[in-house]
Amino acid sequence: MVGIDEVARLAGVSTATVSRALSGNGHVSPTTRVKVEAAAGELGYVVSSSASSLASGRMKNVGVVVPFLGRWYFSSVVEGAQQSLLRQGYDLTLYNLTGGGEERRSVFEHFLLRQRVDAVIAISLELTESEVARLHALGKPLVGVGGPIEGVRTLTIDDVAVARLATEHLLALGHSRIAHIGGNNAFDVDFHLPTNRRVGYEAALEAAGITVSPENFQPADFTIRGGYQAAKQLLGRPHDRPTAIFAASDEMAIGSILAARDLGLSVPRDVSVIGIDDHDLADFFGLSTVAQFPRGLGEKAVEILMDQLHPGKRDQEGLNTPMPFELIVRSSTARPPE
Amino acid sequence: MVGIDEVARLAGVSTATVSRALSGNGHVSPTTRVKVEAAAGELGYVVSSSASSLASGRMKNVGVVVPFLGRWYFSSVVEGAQQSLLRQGYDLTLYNLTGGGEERRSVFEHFLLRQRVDAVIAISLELTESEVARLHALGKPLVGVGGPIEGVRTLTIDDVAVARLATEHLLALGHSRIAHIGGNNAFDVDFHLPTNRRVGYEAALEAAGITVSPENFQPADFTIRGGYQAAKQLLGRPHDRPTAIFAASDEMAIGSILAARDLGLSVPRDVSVIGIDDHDLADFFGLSTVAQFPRGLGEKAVEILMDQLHPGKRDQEGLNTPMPFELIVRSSTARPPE
DNA sequence: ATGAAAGCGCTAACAG
DNA sequence: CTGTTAGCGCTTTCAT
Repeated sequence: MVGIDEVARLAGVSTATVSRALSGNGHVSPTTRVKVEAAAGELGYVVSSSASSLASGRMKNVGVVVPFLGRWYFSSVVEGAQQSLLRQGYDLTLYNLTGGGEERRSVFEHFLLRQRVDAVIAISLELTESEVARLHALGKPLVGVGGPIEGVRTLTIDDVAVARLATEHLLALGHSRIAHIGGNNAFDVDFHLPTNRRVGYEAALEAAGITVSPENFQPADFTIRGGYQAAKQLLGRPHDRPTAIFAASDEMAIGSILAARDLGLSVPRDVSVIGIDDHDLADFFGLSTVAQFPRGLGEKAVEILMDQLHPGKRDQEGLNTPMPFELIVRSSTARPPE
Repeated sequence: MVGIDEVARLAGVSTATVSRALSGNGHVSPTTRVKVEAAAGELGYVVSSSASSLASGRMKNVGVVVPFLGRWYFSSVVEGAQQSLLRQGYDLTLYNLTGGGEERRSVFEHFLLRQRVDAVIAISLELTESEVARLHALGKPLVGVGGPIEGVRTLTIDDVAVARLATEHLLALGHSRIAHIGGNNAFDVDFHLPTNRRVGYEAALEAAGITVSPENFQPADFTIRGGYQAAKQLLGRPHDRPTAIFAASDEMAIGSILAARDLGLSVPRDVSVIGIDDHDLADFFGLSTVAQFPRGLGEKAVEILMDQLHPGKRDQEGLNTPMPFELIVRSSTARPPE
């Protein structure tokens, strides 16, 4: 391993100058900067991150905590964050909590505390007070993606508004028997996302003067299979079959489309379907949906952290930054049958 | 931040003893170990990873390089690796190369070299000689998942055998007009996986005395949409329509099932479909497939690295470890129509 | 703009 | 089994 002193010797300057030239901290004349860079390149020098971190207190690394990795939404947020971080020279240390409770504890009580990360991004996790307190005590910037957390900088989508937008699209097409496939309680722990979406759905119906009927609601687990089963219930009714389904995720919406087909119903002629996400598969299934841009969430989260880590730029858009969403109409929604 | 010396003072021992007690390296009497642990717990002490790394040369961190994250296979391998690493007290630093060439260069020439990781796992990446050389020069253990790499410890699935197994299943059911949806050239760069699967398919046919016909092959891009389009070609032919399709991935197989439906064909009555992966969705679609266990790959990769990092245990199963696969028969395959 | 030198917080010989 | 001590390789005042 070639060290900083060898570079200094080759360039004919002190190690301090090499450090300044390569890190960009402190002033170095253009001439020496070039000399140093040449020397470093020639020797294939790369700073030792541990030495650099120990001396400076900066890790050039951010921790990203996710509840799952296999789901499209999460991997997209991570991809977005990763790409932004790489460009800034930062590493991304991943903590996937799929395993369960014990894992979560060890991540928060041990891994995140050993001064390995400069900041952390928590995706769709409702952090406990003590988890937040630990991180704050270390002075580590923290941004939450996916829901408001007490006293934490967050990026959120207005789930109520998203659900209302989707429902209003159906309403505008002339539907009135609109069913909703929402999340079951297991998914309500973090940020009550299913609840919020249901609230938006109901608000839209009420604003249109339509009575919300409990039999037009089915809970599911956010998967294609779950959506399929829920839709079978909804569409299998002998009378008053809904003419439209609003599913709280694209995967459940796709399940609904498949269920409709299996019941001999045509989408969108007999039944319209709309989801939320703009999942990879949405386009293939011609699914109308409300897009939320997860890669953008990851990128924005990094941007906020960088502002906090290197202050001096503009800043503070308030504690909570609302993120954009957008109705995308494809071929799964149309006017209801006569 | 409480440091090791405060713990030492509280416990009434030297910092060296605290280090030994907490890290498990070196002998400490049970009594003092308990005292030290109590002191550390009371003060909420957690080692500074940079100081520890600088002094010891160990990072307790492994780098995982993936070409994509959104695909089921990759995120599953990463999940498996992550879980094993967490249990060993290791962090996982993720390098997602989705961005393209420039990103790959910076990861290999800069990120992986700054002494941040003890080892690296490369998933489905055909590393160049210089990439391997750089890592080896640092003395970093490296394991490749998904294909053999010159001089590198790897974990591979015998793609030829997997494809043969799938094809033989179809053959055993009595099919003879068996089409194959393989990968297009873009996917052949890393490990020639599409080629190998095609070779296995052709070998099985030939062994059964069936002539391989080029019109029974369609390339696609490993997605549901790609499989759908390819299957439409294959199944849309006026005569000699294949009675079975073997797709090189479950996603393409699912696309084939959807295509068959849209063409008014019933699966498996009119056409049988088999894939490779045992994707999350395979069960829902009743897809017969050859399972490869990606979480297991991730876990095994970590196991191998740990053996290399902490020698003394058993070891060396040869440079290349073949991984298991298994035929799973569901409802998408049956005897061909009369 | 550059150099000298004092650590950053911990680990690993080496003694005892 | 435990303490003493010398660094690990870099960054950062403080001078100049």
